[in-house]
Amino acid sequence: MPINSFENYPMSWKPEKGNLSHPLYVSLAKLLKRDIKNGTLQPHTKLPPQRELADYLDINLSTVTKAFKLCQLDGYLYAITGRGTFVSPNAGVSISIQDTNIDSPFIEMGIIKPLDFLNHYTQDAVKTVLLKTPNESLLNYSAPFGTAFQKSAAIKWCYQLGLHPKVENIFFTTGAQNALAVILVTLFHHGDKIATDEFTYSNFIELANMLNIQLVPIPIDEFGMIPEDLDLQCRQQGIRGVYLMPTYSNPTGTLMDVCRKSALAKIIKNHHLILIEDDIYAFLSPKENIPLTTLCPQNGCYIASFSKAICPGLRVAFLSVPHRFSPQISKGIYNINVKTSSISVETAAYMIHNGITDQVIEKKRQEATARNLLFHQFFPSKKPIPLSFSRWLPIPLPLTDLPLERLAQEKGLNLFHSNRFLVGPPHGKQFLRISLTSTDTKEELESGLKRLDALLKDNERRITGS
Amino acid sequence: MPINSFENYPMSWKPEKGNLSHPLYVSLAKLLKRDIKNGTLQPHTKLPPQRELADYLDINLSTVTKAFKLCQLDGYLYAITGRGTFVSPNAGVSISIQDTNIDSPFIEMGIIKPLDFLNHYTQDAVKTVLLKTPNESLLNYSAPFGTAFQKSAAIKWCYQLGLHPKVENIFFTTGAQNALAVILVTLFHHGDKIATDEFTYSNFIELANMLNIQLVPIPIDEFGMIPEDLDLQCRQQGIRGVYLMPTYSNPTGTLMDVCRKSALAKIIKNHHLILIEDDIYAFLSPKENIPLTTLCPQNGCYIASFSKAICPGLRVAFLSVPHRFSPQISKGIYNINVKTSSISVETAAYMIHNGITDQVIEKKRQEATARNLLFHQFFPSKKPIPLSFSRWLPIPLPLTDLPLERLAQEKGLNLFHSNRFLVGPPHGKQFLRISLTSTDTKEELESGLKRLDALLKDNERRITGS
DNA sequence: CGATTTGTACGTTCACATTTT
DNA sequence: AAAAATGTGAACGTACAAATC
Repeated sequence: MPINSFENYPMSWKPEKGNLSHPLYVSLAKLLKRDIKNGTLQPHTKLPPQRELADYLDINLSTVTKAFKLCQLDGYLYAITGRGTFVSPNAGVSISIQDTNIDSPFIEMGIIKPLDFLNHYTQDAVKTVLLKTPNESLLNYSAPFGTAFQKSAAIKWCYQLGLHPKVENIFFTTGAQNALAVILVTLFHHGDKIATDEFTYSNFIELANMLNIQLVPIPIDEFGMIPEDLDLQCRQQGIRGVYLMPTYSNPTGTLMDVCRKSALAKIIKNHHLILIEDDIYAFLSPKENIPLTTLCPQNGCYIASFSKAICPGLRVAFLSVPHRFSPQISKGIYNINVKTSSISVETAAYMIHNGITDQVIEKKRQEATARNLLFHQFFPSKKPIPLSFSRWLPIPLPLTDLPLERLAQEKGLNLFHSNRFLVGPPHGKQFLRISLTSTDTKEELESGLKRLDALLKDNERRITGS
Repeated sequence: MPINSFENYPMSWKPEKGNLSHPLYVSLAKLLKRDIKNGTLQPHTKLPPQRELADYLDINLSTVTKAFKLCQLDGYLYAITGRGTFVSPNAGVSISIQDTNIDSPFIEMGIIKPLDFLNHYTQDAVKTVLLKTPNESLLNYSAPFGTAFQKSAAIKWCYQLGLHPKVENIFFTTGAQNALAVILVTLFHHGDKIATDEFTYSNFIELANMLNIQLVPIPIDEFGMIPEDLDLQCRQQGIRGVYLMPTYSNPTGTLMDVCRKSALAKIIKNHHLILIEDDIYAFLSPKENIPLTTLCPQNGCYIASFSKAICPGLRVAFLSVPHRFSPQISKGIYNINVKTSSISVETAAYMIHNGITDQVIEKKRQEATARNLLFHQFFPSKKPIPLSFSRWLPIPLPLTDLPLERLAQEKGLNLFHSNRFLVGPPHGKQFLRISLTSTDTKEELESGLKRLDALLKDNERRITGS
């Protein structure tokens, strides 16, 4: 029996003891998840201390710890020793960002589409490949890990991005997201911890939650993840890996410089972390790209993809891993995909070897430049104008997350609030992620930016005026 | 300190106490895995009882239990209460079966290739689809879960196999293996138990090991999994799912009758199991196919694939799940694949709607019939001649697993011993899995069967003669 | 700076079920 | 049919470390 009565204490969560069943820790976790899912417990709510809850429910502390752990691995909670346990932002909500509406009535500045008007280059290439390739060799189980021709193309692609992989360490996957899934399933286990930027790619958050891998948010500055904070968390928690997008990080659009990369590489090496370098925007790198992986080649898993650079529909990405991981990765790819469609891989290889990719990339860089200049006209900043496919726009506080997204939709705009990308504790500042490359034309983008500007100015007036 | 000295007791495994480090259970598990991987502990070796090992190492019983559990979830051990803990067959060995050699010097009767000489139908279809489809609609992020045209094709395909799914419950994956990965990742967790035939698809074993899902072997008879044994294991262990291939099960070639299906469906419903029905050979079903899923529609996840029926290189499978799983599955597919290549899905849809698939299937059935008749000439049996792509040939005991595979290779034959497919305790009988559909011609198959017959007769003479 | 609050996770105890003897 | 052997897993006790006060 509990010694004290807790009825007078304000506890943010008071589960009915009668609702518990055996096993206790599973049952408690279920109650907690239910109350988070149905909104009884809002994001960032502080839960009662584990000891208090244990006392209240008349069960052991460890039982509560176990229940909390279950919820944490599903992405419902985050906890900080000494401070407490809190409900995760986005807990129980689907935050993965996918293109479902075929005919959206909105100007699309939410989902990042990669300038799809250039996809006809790829369509032509597929046709060519099908006509020139002798017979059925594209359609059987052969060469599940790629032919010599295909692998040399992948290597050429990587070379252009500054990476020099060996043939035996390079793999094909059905896109970058698929590569992430392969890496997490193959090289990580249930309960492992991976460090990420405090704002990170929401599909990665969902994937990690699904696989019960715990994300540890690390503060960022204008160059991305702060090395000292990563080091600190590595010392404190048993972190096994780190997920980074050094080139135009999604969602913040941050571009890492070499100095930052070196500092991070050092810590990655020191703590023997597995680096997951998602470099899908490397082709937009303003100068020579220096992959973080080249600075810690024993640790880095490097992902390069066709989806943003050339065309998303082909579903081809390249994955280069440290040699010691190659056998596991190849097994992992086989277990998850068997193989990537040879039609797709062969087309990608053909386009690389024939310089078609260079043409497409050049056009995409030009278009990205123009669209960023357009953005600059509406939202000027002192920083150099980037080539990023999306921008990260600071917004005044009173407008908050989903209400703001809804307000924008009323004005015919689709865009995403920074809370969708948040991993840990609430952030002092708010942002909007604005995709610049999803509309078919610059004119449509301009119209969208105009509306956005009006919306924000309108709001500012309301704040300061009243 | 241990009370007794164990130096005189014969213990099958004596880890050095000095090699242990903290945490103990992790360290112990590592030692055990190492000794299994390096062959010190052979498959089916009985380990010392947990209590004995705990006593010997002077640690707590539960610490040993935890260490053993870790190894078990990685597929290194299997345990039977009251009897003991044993090293798994195939522990630490790669048993996944993949086509790596482009130019194999052997007559292929190991890997099951699905009569690739018919792939040109698909190649033509891809060309047609690319030429007739207006522009870039096949190459962007749109319709990640398929268009109406594609979904109606999938539904038509399922109808022909006896399943009547609703539009909102049907999904596309990049092949059946990918569908299995999606199901396991999405609907199961670390530590869950899934019942399988005692001989089962080796790629499924590896996938489960990779995801730390425990397989529970259930005895089989000539109609497949024995319902009473499934029921028993469900009562004893907390089994969450069951994996079945009712039509020409891989590797045993077993064909389930309706009676067996009903009996299994009843148990699946009783114990609220998630059924994973892998029906990739449904198109070979001798009569009307009655999917097990139709007998327990609230439990069954049904996988139909293009790979065996039409063409493996397209990488398209169809997955139909109970309505309550649809949201999770759609999220899971997005997290793992984003989408299946529209070129592939659209081609599959085109082939289905235009009746091309019917032609291909008819030809495959004819060829399968002919090849099974050929097999019958060499290895006659009293049972009706099946349409199976592979056969399960009992062999006398003295020849064992890998040595026999190697012996066959010396005679120019590639084939697989039943031990590759074994989940739990050793089986009284041995078999060879003989693929009938991997050679390009019947003549080559005949030559292979001739050599196989000679090899086995030769061996029999050696046994009885000496 | 020291005491307190709070989360973490390892190792332990124990009740239980099944199989074997 | 009873006793012993054996695996299972929930709940518990405890030491520890970080954050806060």
